[in-house]
Amino acid sequence: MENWSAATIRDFRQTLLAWYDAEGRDLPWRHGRNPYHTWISEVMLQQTQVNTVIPYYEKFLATFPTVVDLAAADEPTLLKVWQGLGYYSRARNLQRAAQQLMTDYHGKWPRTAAELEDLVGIGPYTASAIASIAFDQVVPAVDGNAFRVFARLLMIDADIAKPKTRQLFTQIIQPIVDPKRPGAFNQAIMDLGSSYMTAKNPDPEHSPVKAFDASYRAGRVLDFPVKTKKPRPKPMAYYGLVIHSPAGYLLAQRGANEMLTGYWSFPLILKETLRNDESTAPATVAEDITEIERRWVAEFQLPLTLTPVGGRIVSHTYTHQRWQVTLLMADLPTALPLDFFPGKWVSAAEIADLPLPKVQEKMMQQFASQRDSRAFEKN
DNA sequence: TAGCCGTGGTA
DNA sequence: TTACCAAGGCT
Repeated sequence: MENWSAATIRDFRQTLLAWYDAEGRDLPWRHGRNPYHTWISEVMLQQTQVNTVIPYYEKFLATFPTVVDLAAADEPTLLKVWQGLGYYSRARNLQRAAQQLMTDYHGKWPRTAAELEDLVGIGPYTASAIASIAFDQVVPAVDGNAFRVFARLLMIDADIAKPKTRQLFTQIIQPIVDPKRPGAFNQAIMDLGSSYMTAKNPDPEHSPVKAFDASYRAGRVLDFPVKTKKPRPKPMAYYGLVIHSPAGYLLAQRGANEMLTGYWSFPLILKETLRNDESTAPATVAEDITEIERRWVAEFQLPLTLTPVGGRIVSHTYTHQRWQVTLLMADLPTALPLDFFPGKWVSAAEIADLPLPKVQEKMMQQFASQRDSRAFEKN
């Protein structure tokens, strides 16, 4: 790999920041220097693209203008504001950290990356980003952009998928960060990583730091960064139960020990939990329906007559799981009391007021297209 | 350490 | 459709 001299480092800083001052993006969280604003934006931007974040950022700050408001937020409002942004533990952690700030720090922000890391949801990257942008601490913010940009500039061949590699990059970048403008430096690297030095279709030929790009000189831009790939999502077969009564549809809230915690969906049943013997022939849908009906009477005192909805199976892919949901429906003449079932009846018009994950929206769309295209309309 | 945790965009 | 990527953190 390359090793820059002090003169090259000075040159690089000057070139990078001149470009950033002229061409850097005008983003909502770059107005002013409010650590709360920086924090919210950085957490939203974790594994999420800028264009996706912008509307969520605006709505979040309008709903929770200060740390005090966030600390006191009610959970349904919080989850609803975050709906669709994904990685929902981020929202819960934001509130916990806001409460930490109020109780443990008396509402006063810690100003160093090391201290910021004590707040839940703030890891090494986010801590460094906040410390450099809001408090001028001279530390590199090592995110995917920094990995990619410096792996190419210096031809660093360490595997960025390995957690340990972060230390190496931090040590290499630390002396390059501009001590006068650390926040601008880190954000300039991110702008570089999302323009000329992208993962897929980079344009190193026209990059403002082309002269510093060793991988470009070597004609090996796409060889960096080195990153081992992750395993494919595991297929998971579910039944989704669309149970209707005069009181509305039956919705269940996701529990604390499962993904999508706190969000609402039609009851989901993992197909493989219906039979304890998988050595014999695979069950038919009719057999599974019989078993589900039997269990719902035994466990919830809810007599059902389920029928397949028809149409396509609802498919939804997460980072590590691929769900295939077969919809089954039941229409009950009366709204049975839910004394044993952890959920509630919700009228069609009010479902949209609940925090819903994407897979629930897909299930509603599929059901409506097969049964009643106006089923879940608001009015 | 490696697996878990969402969604939207792109080739 | 599939695969991979995008300003990571937690356990």
